[in-house]
Amino acid sequence: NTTHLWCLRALKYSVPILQRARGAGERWEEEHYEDGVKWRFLEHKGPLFAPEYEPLTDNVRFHYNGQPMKLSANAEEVATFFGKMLDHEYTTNAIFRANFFTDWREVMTSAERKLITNLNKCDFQEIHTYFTEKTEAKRVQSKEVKQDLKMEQEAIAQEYGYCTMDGHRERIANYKIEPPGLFRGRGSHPKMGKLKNRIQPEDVIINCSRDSKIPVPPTGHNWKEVRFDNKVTWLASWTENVQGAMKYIMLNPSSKLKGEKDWQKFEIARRLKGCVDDIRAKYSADLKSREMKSRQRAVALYFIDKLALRAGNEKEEGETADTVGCCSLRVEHIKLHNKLNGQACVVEFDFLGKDSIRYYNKVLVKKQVFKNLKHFMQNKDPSDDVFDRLNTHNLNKHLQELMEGLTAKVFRTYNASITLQHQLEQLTDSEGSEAEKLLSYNRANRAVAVLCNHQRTAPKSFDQSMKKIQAKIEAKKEQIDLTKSELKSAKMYHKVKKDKKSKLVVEKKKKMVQKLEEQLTKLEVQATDREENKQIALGTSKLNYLDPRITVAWSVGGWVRSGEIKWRVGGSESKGMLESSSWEASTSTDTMGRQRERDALSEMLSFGWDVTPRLCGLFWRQFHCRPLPTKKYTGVDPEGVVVGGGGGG
DNA sequence: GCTGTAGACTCAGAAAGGTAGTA
DNA sequence: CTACTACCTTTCTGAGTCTACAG
Repeated sequence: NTTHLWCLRALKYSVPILQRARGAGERWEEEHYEDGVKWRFLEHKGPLFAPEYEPLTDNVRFHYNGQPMKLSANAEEVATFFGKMLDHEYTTNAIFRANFFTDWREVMTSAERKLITNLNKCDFQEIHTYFTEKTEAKRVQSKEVKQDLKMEQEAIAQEYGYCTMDGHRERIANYKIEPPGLFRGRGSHPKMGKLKNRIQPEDVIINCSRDSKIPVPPTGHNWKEVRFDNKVTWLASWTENVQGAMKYIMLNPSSKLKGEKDWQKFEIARRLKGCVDDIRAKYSADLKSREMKSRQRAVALYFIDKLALRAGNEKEEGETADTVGCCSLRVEHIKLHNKLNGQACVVEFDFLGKDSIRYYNKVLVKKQVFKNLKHFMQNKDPSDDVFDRLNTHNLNKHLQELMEGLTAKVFRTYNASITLQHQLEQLTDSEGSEAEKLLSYNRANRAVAVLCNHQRTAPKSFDQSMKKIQAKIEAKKEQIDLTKSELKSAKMYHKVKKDKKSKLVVEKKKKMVQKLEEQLTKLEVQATDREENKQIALGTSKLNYLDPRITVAWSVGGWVRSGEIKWRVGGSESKGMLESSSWEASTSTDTMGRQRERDALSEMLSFGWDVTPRLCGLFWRQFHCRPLPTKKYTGVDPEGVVVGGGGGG
């Protein structure tokens, strides 16, 4: 049921502390900060550190070369990291094992190091069993105990999980410091298995306001530094030891800060929509530029625009998995086909992109693009860059000149969102059932996920669950046949009897058939949806690439159900009207469409909030197609505002 | 200008967690 | 009613993008 609003998770987490008295129609405009300033006031409790290591009891033994041995506390802790992962594929990977063993030996005592020289002789089985049993014990404990534990966690979250930023109580995304463990890189990462050290307060930089209550470090400890930098958004940071990367504690996406940025992102994408034709004309012309750099840039832009490739920064060789994006494509990643299956100028891509997800695609390209590629790849080794005169820096600099705020990734956002809109227009049948409309939405969403190459490994039980739903469909069909024949005999009986009672039976059977047939289509649609979604991940595009306004326009703008719609906020229902205003209809300057959207939001958000762009951003971001609220996510937030939750599927 | 690097922020899929439907 | 399990959401943290700044 896509036409109900229910999920205002954002409200649950971002609560204005300084409620302003505002009259009807008065806009809430918070002052704009000067360039680069992100906040005026920031107060928080500091991060929550990982619980200390609890040594194993003597009955859980590590064996070396068949002999049980008690490890020193440090060595034992690191051993448990490996032991816990025993049924994971990582522990069979040679690089993982080698890195782990090297780092493990470093924390051993010299005696241990002398003895333990071969990982193959190490037996972590008891450790593994111990933790498996522990998990199981946790799983089976009583409802009451689980509830208590949850309450405890909630209390901690209330203390550490929120901060105050400029008068708003904001939820923190990751208030917990990452616990020590073994580094799990994606793909074939040269550092996988290395030890991620335990972070101490002495490693952590705190960022807050000078006039706030400065977080107190755990007793006996000190912070690395306390700074008061309001040009950045993070609350705390540290440097991670495996890659030397910085880690940050930042706000939840529901926060004003993140929501506003998110909103801005879609506004930039919409601005691109306004000038994308010019930009396309420009790079198409540049395909024939006399300057090599411009030609390469033009081809790269063509790919970024047409295929939604990522920019492709250079990476330090040997430090990370070997993955590429557009600018870092190598000759070995591209095959040129003068003719393929009757088509001319086909480019075959095969490379590993972000997270080592494979990108494989055969694409029909412009003749000039093909010619250029041939030229770029001439006399080069497979490991040479295709675009040797190009990098993301000068590409983005060029884009910046074409449109303010334009970078390579904006094309991804733009093309994702415009694809959703076009697909929705094409696929939605206004006469279809809700299940069919939901399928249309998911198909449109899927087109975007395919464009952005968002993949997932098929769920373990996929085939099984597919069989199950097929069985259900068969059962339903049988049931329909049965009911139909019952209807037939009821009709015959009625012909003879011609009384009220027999007529009633006919009606009843008729209704039953109808109902069953509805259930059948719903199941069939569900099965189709699931099958098509086997290896495609919709979440990332839904969350990060699709302008929620398009979904709102689709779901309430008459495509799904025209006329009056009911908005559900918490327990109370209010009614609102909203006219269609897709990306096409609304522009960056405030149109009537936007105003109506705001009005509708205003209705929904009848908690004394003004509907600022930010709020729209917050709420829309959360607005996916999902059914009515169920009890499970309905809660009361700290300020006593009842918030409905979204659940189900 | 160009290059290299640190820093800060968005976006990514896997894994964990939790609930509702089902046996 | 309870245990199981399928399925969806949230959490986690790694992997990108992009900018600022130094030499």
